[in-house]
Amino acid sequence: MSLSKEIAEMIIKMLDDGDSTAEIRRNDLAQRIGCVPSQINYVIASRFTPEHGYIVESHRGGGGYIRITRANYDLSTLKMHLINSIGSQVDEKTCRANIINLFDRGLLTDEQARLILTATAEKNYRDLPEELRNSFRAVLLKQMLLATMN
Amino acid sequence: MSLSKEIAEMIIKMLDDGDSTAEIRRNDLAQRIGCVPSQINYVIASRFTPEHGYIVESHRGGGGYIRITRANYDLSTLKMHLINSIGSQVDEKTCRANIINLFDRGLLTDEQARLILTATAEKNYRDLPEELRNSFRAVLLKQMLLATMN
DNA sequence: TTTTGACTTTGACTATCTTTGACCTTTGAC
DNA sequence: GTCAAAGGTCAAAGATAGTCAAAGTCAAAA
Repeated sequence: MSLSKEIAEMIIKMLDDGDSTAEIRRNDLAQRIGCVPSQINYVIASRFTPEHGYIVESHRGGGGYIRITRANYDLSTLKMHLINSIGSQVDEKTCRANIINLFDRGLLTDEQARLILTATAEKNYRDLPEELRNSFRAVLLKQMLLATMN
Repeated sequence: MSLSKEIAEMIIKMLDDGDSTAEIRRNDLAQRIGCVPSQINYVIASRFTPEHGYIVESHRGGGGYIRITRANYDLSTLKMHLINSIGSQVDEKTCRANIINLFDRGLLTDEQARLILTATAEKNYRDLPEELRNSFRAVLLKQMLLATMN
């Protein structure tokens, strides 16, 4: 089995054991497994992305760590599904429709919906080059929806 | 756990116990914890800043002390003030500090803070030209904070 | 069989946070 | 005024994690 898969499985096991959260020390883990530390980054970047339903936080310096959390989406498969279906580009109209849809189904609170609408509103994007707007909107929409998953 | 975190937790505990105020003697605390005295300064400088909602006073000489107080301002005034003080450019660090500040003071819910943090996170801005990031972040931050005022 | 492209592995270099210690400044006691 | 007792500053060293690009692997396509 490839190194990366091994590492990924280790992390998943930790997530299953610990309460949907795994906190690792990058150098330790690398040493235990016998790989360079940056390999851990690679695994996280390729398999524990927000698109895959994970939230990753980290801290450098003494006492540093990498914390991986599984977004809890048993109750909101639909939401997760929607997040996954967001392409790399979203125009404002589609974006609005999705947000309102989620809100109507009770998957977003009033508060959340309002903030996401604000963050993706075309009028706030005036200073951005046109060709970047829809892709940037897609990034934000995804990330913000993920941020509502815990 | 790192030294710094330990110290920070100690201080927070003192704040919770004592009436939102902790008065410490730098050398004593350092000795109790087993670190150099200046470590205390470091912790205060990095975690108990005004941005985090704390006021720090100190006094040298015999009977010296460091007093840390959790600030308690008028709430929505503070929020409005903060919104107004956002310039046309905000770097990620300052932005984060402000959001966390507002959250710590109960002016943003957990949910709101998380969404705004997400929408202004540098890592989501990778596709934007550098020179636009801070100004765009300022636009979003302001608009989103305003969206929480109703 | 050869080529191509996606995925992996590595390691040099970078960024950030923490810890430490030498030296500085302020203040109260005498 | 002098001096000991605080606390303050700063820069170097230490401890982590992040980034990126080059090289390797392997299987599918041509």
